[in-house]
Amino acid sequence: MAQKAEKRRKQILKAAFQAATEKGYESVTLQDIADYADVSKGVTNYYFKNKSDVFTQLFEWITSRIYEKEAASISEQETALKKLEAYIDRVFISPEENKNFYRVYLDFLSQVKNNDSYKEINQKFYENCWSIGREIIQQGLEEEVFEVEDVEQTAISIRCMIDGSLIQWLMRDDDQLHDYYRRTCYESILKILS
Amino acid sequence: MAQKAEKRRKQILKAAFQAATEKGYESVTLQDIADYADVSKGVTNYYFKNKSDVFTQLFEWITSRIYEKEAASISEQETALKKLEAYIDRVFISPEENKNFYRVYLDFLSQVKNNDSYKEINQKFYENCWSIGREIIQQGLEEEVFEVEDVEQTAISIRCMIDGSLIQWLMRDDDQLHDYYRRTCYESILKILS
DNA sequence: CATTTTATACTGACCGGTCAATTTATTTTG
DNA sequence: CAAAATAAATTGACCGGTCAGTATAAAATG
Repeated sequence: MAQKAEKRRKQILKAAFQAATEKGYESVTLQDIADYADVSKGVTNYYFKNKSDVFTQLFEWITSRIYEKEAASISEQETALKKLEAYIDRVFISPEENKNFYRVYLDFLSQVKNNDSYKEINQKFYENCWSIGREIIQQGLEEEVFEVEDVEQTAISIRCMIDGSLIQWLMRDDDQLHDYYRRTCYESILKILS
Repeated sequence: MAQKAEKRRKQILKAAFQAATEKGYESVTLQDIADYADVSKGVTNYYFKNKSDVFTQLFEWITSRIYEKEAASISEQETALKKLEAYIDRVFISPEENKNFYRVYLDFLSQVKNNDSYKEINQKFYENCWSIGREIIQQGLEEEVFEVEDVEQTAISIRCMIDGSLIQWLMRDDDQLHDYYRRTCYESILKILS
């Protein structure tokens, strides 16, 4: 029963994500979400307090899922350099996935100023990203392959570079450039780490 | 006469900018713009085709103004290093200005996917930014203070770092961190250039 | 049959855009 | 130059439409 409710919740969140991907955060209506989830409008209001509640939970779900996948992909590697490579490969997963995720993520970012819950969720996401950066840097220092003065600052820089690269790629809207930006991002981070 | 019309147009654009700063792109109404401009609701539609037209022109105005100021600030300097410093100082001009501009800019970025005019305007802005980067890099190569393999790629990286840093700073919403992110961004770019 | 879940109908608020009416500025005319 | 005529600019009420949220009805469940 509770499982079925959880399934419905996920179904609605996925529908909201799909709707946001195609229509953009602000113009998604409750009807859109219901349509994508193949249910009626009443269902969304039954499982969620309101529209804002849907998107808050969606934002939380997306960011934690992203972090988990990133963390998983670096834990499979042994050396710092391999971990960094796996991290960037995971971040630049594919044009389609990056487009879907980053479009919605950008929508959320542009809403952070109006919504303290979003701000908090994003802060948590940042902290998770920085912790990945720190882990890679520290291991690289132990292996003596990186030369970094301030670990914290460098971890922050790495995420700036990643987000900046993905956003610029997204804005240029050219799938062919995906690989170019992945390499550019990777090489820049390598320089920052040396 | 045409001058007076131009003045009104600017007045409405400024009002739209102010409204977008405080309420966010999507939730700005024609009434908001009229209120901030201290005119009645009909005026906006008298000087602009529609709401979307207002924002297209606003986006164009903002991005070209930003580029001009950045270009002006580096042209005042002689050496590559001084130019880079002036560039970053200009980009991180002040917490207040950065907040106002980047909030609205982020709103626009999140709309690029739905609006080809926005995409084009932003593309032009990027090209301007890259040209600033190229100029600094090339001079640094001549002065032999930088060591760069691919000028184009490095110019792109520089802007990724700048935008990534400013967005991350903006999301953390802490004026005290403004100087920290300015330094972090500057130092990372220096590493990328060496 | 009682409770939970889903579907449908409805309401009130809001918004973009229109437009007739009014005010203000400019030009024409005697 | 002053009065009349014309044009430009401004106003705000209004309309068609949309949407979030609610209320209520219907169906499924156990």
